Amino acid sequence: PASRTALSDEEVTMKPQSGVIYHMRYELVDAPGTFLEIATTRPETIMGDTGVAVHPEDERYQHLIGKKIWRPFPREAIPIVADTAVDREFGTGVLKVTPAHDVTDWEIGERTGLPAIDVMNPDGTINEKGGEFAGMDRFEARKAAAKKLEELGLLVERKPYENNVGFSERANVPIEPRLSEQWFLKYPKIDEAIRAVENGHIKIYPERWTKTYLHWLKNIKDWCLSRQLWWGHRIPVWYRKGADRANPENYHVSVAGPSDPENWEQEEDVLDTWASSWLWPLATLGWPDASAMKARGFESFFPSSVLVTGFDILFFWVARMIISSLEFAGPEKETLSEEEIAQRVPFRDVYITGLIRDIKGRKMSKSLGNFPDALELLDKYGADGVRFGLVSIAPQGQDIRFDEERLEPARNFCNKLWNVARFRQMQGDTQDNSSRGILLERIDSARFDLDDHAILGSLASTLEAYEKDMVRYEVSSATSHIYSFFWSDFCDWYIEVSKTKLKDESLRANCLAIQDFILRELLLLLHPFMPFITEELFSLMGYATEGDFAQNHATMNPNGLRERFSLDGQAVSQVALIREFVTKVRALKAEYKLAAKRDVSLSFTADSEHLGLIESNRDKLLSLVGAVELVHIDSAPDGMPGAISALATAFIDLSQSIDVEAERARLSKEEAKLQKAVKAGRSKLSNEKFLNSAPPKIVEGARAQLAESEAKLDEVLRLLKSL
RNA sequence: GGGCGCUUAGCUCAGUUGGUUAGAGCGUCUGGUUUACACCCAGAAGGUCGCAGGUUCGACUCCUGCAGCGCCCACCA
Repeated sequence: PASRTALSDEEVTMKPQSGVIYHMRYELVDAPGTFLEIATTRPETIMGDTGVAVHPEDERYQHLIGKKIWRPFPREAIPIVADTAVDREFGTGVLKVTPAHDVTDWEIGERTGLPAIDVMNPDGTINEKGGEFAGMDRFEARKAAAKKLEELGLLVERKPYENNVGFSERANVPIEPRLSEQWFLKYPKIDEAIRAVENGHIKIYPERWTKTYLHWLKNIKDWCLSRQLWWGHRIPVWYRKGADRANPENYHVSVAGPSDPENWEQEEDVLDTWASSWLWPLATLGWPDASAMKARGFESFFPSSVLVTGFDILFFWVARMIISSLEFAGPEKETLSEEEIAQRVPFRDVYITGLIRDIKGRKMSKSLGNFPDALELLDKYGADGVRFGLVSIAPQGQDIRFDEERLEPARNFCNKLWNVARFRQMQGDTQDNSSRGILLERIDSARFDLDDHAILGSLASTLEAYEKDMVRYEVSSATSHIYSFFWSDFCDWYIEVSKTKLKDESLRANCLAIQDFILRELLLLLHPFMPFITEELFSLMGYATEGDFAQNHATMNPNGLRERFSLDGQAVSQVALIREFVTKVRALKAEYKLAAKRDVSLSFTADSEHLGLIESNRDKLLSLVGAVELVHIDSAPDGMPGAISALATAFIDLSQSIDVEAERARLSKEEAKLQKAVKAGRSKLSNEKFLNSAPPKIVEGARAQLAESEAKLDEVLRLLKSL
């Protein structure tokens, strides 16, 4: 009653309401003094009751079917009918039937021939049919009617009761079912809309929404299009002046209108707003005007590749756009072939995003005020920080609880990006960065060391992972690949090892060229997520020539990259060995409170295979670990604390005496871990079935794993013994 | 009533066809004026992957049941 308009099923939200259920009794006409008990939540509609219904197979009441019963006010004999819609378990199993004010009751009335008496005005007050209650609001009348029942001695009891009441989504008031004349649309192309998704002409991401979509379509009812609002597209229906509107011969339906408009009057009601929106894919491309369609590129842009939206409008909008396009994006046809469906769908993919909720998991809403101030967020985290942050915390299709603190890593990322560019600029030696081709020319792969191979190799893998994620709309996964490549591989490792290489004139230019190249690819990868900073840096770093922008460029093909420099496929794992070695040595230093000392002396044992790897990276290792010497020795010294890694065992020459107990504790902990790994590995590898059934790659991996664990365990045991 | 999702480290969450030692950020603890960055660096601690079964050589991952939380659909008045 608040909006005084009709609406569609989709606009109804069911809400649990605590109210009262009234048990009352109606007297049988044939048997005065005998009553039938009836439960209702809506006594104010008693005046509109035109019958009482029971289940046809309900033994309690079967003998009463066809008899009459007294409606208390206005007092009138009404029939007892049978209908399977009645739930025998509910209440007393007897239902009062008010066809004018309840959908189920209307249907029962239709089936059993009960008339409808509308007892309400459009504003929800009781009308003159409601007798003594006329003029009262429906809720006021409810109490008054209950009181009246009580006075008549017909009220058995009042019970507190919670039931689901349909609310208008827009006006947020209980909907009043009412008889009225409205225009409905019998949806066309429902079968085609089902096939479009079932047969993959349209793919929905995440896939589970497919089920929801299909369920809706398979249970679809006619669409109530009329709205009694002043805002909207007027319904394109004309009635012959002065003629009977109920007679279809007196209608004219068309967009253009009748040729003799003076004899017609147009419908006053307007269309449901979604009946305009459902034409969006077509109307935006000039439809239905052929020349406008041509001008707007209908041929090229229809269907579009992806529609990104929220699940809350999957029915309202998405499904209906599909239906309208199947109907209108081509010549009029009763049914469509698979090929025609493929041509007429409005988009190929539908990406359903999650909802951003507040920290307590509630939907953000104006009434709750539980949403952040966007301008404040931009101020605190930057436009790029907010964008990159939101994208990175939103896994595919999953709702997210928004906590503004979750944007911090993204803001820090932006800062880091800015700083690494600054580091590069502080190196000077600015050379020609103006195109990828020129950059590639500056890089001489003959001078590559292990780290150069590794960083370019992991750039190639990152490019691959990014591509793979993006085509599947795994956008946040794509950002996390960039994040870890940039932060962990590039900044924490490559830039750090660069600091040693940059001192070497024979390596310096090449190293800088590689940095320039990687930074350029990174900016391109990041550009969709952080357009401002990347565009700025693209220009500052000299990647853009006058009038050119990052957005005009694509990243390099990963295989092209590998081939161009004949990248060493082993480099990434070898650098991983070196990184483990460095971490273990640093940890050992920290253990002995030497973390800040940069002049320790190290010795190490290693097998011949790994010896070369250490020797050729000696300078970098010294710098990364904070040592002045790194001497290879043949056998482990006694009583010296050692850092065990797959690459080597390193020993710190301590001038101080070591804490034997602490060292024993540390090594024992390590030992326990390794014992467990060794035990697991051995039992797995001695299992025939595992060896026979597992893929060779897995078995191979398990062997290597075990070998490494065993080697480390030997080291640990030896060190323990030597203490 | 039907359907869907979630339950993994103190917190917020990743974990892509079952496979090597389950990850990240934040938080915590220790240390830090090294050629950018303290919005930083180095190191560490922290998990019976909700519970109970099952399938399998192997389960966070697959199946069944249960529990808790959330959502969607539905004509119990």
